[in-house]
Formats: sequence, C-alpha cells, structure tokens
Amino acid sequence: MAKKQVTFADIAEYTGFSKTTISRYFNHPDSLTLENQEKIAKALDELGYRKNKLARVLANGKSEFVGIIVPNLYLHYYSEMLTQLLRSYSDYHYKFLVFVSDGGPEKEMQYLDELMAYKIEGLIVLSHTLSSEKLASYNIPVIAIEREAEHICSVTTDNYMGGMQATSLLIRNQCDVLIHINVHVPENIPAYDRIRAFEETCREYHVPYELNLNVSGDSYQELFEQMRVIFQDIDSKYSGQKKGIFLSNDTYANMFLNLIFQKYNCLPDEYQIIGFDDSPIAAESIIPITTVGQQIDVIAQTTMELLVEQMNEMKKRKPAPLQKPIHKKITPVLIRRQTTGD
Amino acid sequence: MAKKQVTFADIAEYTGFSKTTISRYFNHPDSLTLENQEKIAKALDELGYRKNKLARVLANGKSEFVGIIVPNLYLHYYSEMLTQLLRSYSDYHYKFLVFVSDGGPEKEMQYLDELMAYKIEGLIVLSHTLSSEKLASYNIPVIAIEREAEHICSVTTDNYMGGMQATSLLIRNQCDVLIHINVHVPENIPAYDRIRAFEETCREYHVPYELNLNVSGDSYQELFEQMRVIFQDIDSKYSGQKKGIFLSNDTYANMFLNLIFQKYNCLPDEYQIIGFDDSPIAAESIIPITTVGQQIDVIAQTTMELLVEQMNEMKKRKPAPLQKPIHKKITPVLIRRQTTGD
DNA sequence: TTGTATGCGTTATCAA
DNA sequence: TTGATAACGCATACAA
Repeated sequence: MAKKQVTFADIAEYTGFSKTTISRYFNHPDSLTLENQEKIAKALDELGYRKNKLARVLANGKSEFVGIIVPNLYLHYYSEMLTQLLRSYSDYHYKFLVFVSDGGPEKEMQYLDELMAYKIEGLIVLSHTLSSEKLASYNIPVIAIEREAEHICSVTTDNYMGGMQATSLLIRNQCDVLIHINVHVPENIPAYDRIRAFEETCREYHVPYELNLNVSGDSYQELFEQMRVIFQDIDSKYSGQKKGIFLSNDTYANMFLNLIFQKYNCLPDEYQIIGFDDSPIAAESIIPITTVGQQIDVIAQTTMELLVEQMNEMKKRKPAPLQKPIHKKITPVLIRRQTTGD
Repeated sequence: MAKKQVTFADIAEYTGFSKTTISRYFNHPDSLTLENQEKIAKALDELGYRKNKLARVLANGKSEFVGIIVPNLYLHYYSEMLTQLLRSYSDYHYKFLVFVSDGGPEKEMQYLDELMAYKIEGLIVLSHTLSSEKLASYNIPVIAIEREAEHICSVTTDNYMGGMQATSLLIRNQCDVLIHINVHVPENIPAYDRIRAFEETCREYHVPYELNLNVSGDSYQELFEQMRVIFQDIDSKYSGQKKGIFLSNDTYANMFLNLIFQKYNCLPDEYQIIGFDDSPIAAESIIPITTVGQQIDVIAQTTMELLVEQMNEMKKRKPAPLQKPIHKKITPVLIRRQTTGD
C-alpha cells in the first residue's frame, strides 16, 4: 500500500460517471455505449487503475479460490498432478491455495480452517490424513484424488485395470511365477485394487504367485536395503524359473532392476519387471522399465470438471448439492518398454 | 454461501458486547478480561463462527498472500523448492498463490495481474520469463531464486563454488582430461558460474579440458540420443585417458552413466562422473552418482526471511524500501558417492 | 476495558 | 443506459 489505491471512486470522479457505472464497465460492459466504454478505459489507463478482487469477493461472495492439499511433491505423481491442476487456470480462472500436508491431522485441520477463512469455493484433497467423513462436514464441494472417499466425490485411476494389465502381460510372457511387491495397503484406498487384480488374475490363469506386502521405510536407503533382502530371497527361492515381478511403483522397480544388474550385469531372460506410475525414473533407469501409466492429465481435468460443476451449483439461488458422491475412474495405460521382453 | 455467515454482529448481539469488542477478542485479546474472553469464546463456538479473512484484508490491507511463479514441477529442483517454500507457512503464516509459468511473457503478465488483484504482499519468482526490470516495476517485494536478478533481490546457489568443488575433485582424483557437459547458458544467469568455475579451475591447475555446451532438446529421448553421440565422441577421442566428466545436472549424469554401462557393463576406472543438484536420480541410478547438492531448504528459508523482512517494512507508516537489491548466495555441498572413485 | 463511527473497494438493489 | 444507496465483514481512530 505504498500510495493509496486508485478506486472506482477516483475513476468515477475523473470521468463524471458514478461508481456503479465503472463497476458495470467490468461486469456488464454491454450495458454501456461504446463511447463511454472507451472513456472509462482511457481513464483507467491514465490513472493507473488496478483491480482489487478482494473487495469484489466481499461484495459478491465469489472468491474464485480453490484449496489443494497434497501430501508431498517429492513423488512425481503428486507434482505432476499439481502441475496439471494449476494449469487448469487457463480454462477456469480459479486461483489455487496450496498446502503441503506433513503434520498430521491437527495441522491439516488448521490448513482447512485457513482455507475456509479465505472463502475457498472448493477443495481438492490428495492427502490421506483426514477421513472423507470429516472432509464432507465442511459443506463445500470436495474432490478426492486417489484416496478413500466414501463420503465425498473422487477421481481415481482404475487400479484394478492397471493391476490386471500388468499381471496379464507377465502371464502372456510365460512367466512361471508372479510376484507382487508392495507396501501394506489398507483395503479402503483405491490402490488396494492393484493387489486384488494381481491376485485374482493369477488365480484365474492358474499361475503360481506370491504377495510381498512388507515393504516399509522412510529413506531411499532403508527401502533399498529391504529390497535387497527381498531380491535375494526371490532370486534363490525361484532359481531357474522365469519370474514376473510386478512392483507397486517405478522407484521400487528401479531398485529391483539395479539389484539384478548388480548381480548379473544384465537383465537375464528369467526376469520380467513391471512398475507403476510411469515416473521419469522408469524411463531413466539402466534399462527402460515397463510400467502402468496413470493418465494424470485426464485425472486432473476430470477433477476440475467435477468441481467446477458443483461450485457453479452452489452459486445458484437454490443450490441443490449432490445427494450421493460421484466417483470417477480413469483407465491407466500399459507402457511396454524393455523389462518385459520384446 | 449456503446459510448466511455468522458475523461479529451476531456474536455481539448474542453476547451483549459491541462488534469492536469481538474484533478485539481476536486482535488484542489482552485488552479483555479473562471472563469476557471466555464468554465470547463460548458464543463463537455456540453460533459456529467462522473467520472471514477476506473482510479482514479489506479492512487492514494485509492479505498475507505471497505469489509464487515457478517454471514447472517436473524438475525435482523446483518441486522441492516449492515444498520448502510452502512449508514456511508454519513459521510465517503466509498463504501461497502458485502459478506454473508455461505460456510465455503474456501469460505470465496475466498471472501477475491476477496476483496483484489479490493484493499479494510479496512475490517469489523462479521462472525466467520476465526480466527483473519488469518485475521490479510492480513495486512490491520480489525475490528471485536462481535467475537473472539485476533489479530485484535474489537468492541463488553459489554456483561458482559448486563448479569449483566438482572440478577440484576430478583434478585431485588424477583425471587426465576434464569435460564439462551443459546446455548453452546465458552469461547473466547464475548457473553460468558453474561453467566459469570449471574453466578457471582447469586452467589454474593446468589440466586439459573441454567444454561441450551444445546439449538441447525437449524430451528425454532426444536428450539421450544427443548424449549418446557426445559419449561416443569422448569415448573414442580420449581412449586410454582418465576422463573426469562434470555434467550440469544429475539427469544428464545418469544418462552418461547408463551409456557407459551399455558399453562396458560397469564404470571403468578411466571414467569419473559428477552431476549437479542431488536429485533423486543421482541416488537411484545404477551406481550412486557423486553430485553437487544445492541446499534447497536453506535457499527457501533465506528467501522467506528476506521477503518477510521487506513485507514488514512495507507495512510501516513510512516504508523505506531497499535502495539496492540484496543478493544472497548459498554454498552448495559436494556429495561424494560412487562415480568418483572411493 | 469498552463503545461509536467510519472506512476498506466492490457489487446489488432499486429507481430514474 | 445511468445513479444513489445500502450492503459485504472486519479493523481502527477516537471517545468514554
């Protein structure tokens, strides 16, 4: 606030119109004669007017703010999703208030308080910290992305399809035994379907399989050492058999691949590897890794469409909020590279 | 705006106090008796009051908004920087309006317009799209991170130091010839100092060197194919000599390493490799890559300190904006891993 | 310690 | 097509 702002009052005085007319110049320009429009435009320029959208929000209640809560940006999946969401500014002109959720439920509720205090019109949640029940209680449109969403709308990858695509490929490629490596995944989050799909597909085709859901750890090093143990176990246990390894993400897949290389200096025919996410690492690894690519752009776009629709609904005189949450699934794409034969 | 908001007027009526007193409860609670504080707290709770910070901004002029313009979140450097900046919410309670700048100068000026309309108190710019002169003209505190910043404050990695650390290590490790691989970097941006440092250090120690600043390309594949040509050239040209390769980022370093592996199945003693950034890929590669780590957390923290100081200055009755921009350099850290001997 | 009056910059309502 | 006036919700002189 170096110098006082130029306001509608100033423009009004300068042009001889009323404040109302200046306001109309912005909101209903057609109701002014072209001549007067130009007069005002000229005055705006000469006085160096700058909009104050905060005052506008106070007057009409439309903040054009959307809140985003994301767990981190370390994972490519999240940073890419955030990018795509932010990009939607071009289409909808919603502004995004972004919080990284890394402090547990209390912190996250504080973020939500802050967002509500700034009168966000809608919310996009990627973190898993708060229950969908809690989120629903804020009474604004909420879309969950790839998380538990019993009481709110959601957009997720079709994880079952993804898991099935990966598993089927390994089976088609004549693997003797399939192994799925993952962290422990609660049954109520979408990614659990990858495990279900793996298991059910293996059974359907009567292919021997093993589930290893014990991965855990905070640092890359910890995870890598765990993976080393898992690798050694598998490598000796199934020696001589053709092994199809389906890992829950590309980082794990890359670790596994590196471990194989450390031992064999190449990817032997008796190993096939598939990751998940189509992260950069899958392309940058020592051998490009076959992976299941989530259509992040489509997910982001679907999210915004769903959200905008509901935010528009809320602006009507008699809003009719959704009775039941809408859940959308986006089909992933199998990206065949060099770790699954040629 | 489902039901009408609960406002200070409602609380005032309910408690028998005036609106002013309710306002004071939030802004100068000490001026109320404990008893009355509790009364008001109770009323707030019972009526389900929710703050409206937008109204507050209109009244006192402090939006607590900071704008961020970032080129992309694809590069780990940017996503990590954004994370660290967003994290500073815990310390300063500034809210961040984030834009991804991918549409050229016109788009970016549109973003700035929008940010100004929301009365941001300060701006953090990581994109290179607009000149520092243009940015300075907005008359709000601006901090540039790792970019041209003649007319505005900036925080950058000490690129010269980083380049020198990398080059020195290769020299200490008895390399016969040093090669620096980079894109073409304009001289006025901070990263140019890496090249300067490389060249000057090589000269100082009378070590033969080569600069290759021809890397360019949009996709990973394009870049990789270019890198293949560069590798083959170097591999034959300096056959038998111990080569120290300093690459401008870890992605390039990883490509180079993979190319070496494709040919030799290992990292021969006659190759030493150093990247830059300490991105995840440097740790996840087939052999962990030695790299120069930027202290992103320190950069973010320094940025916020600098910005907050100036934003506070602007709130004084007689603000004294900086006469000359302040430029801070943050020392990087050499991270020795397995691509530079043991 | 508390209240009154006014302002912040815009939009909405109602008239003209 | 234009204008006067009252919101919007909160903060701050100034008084008491």
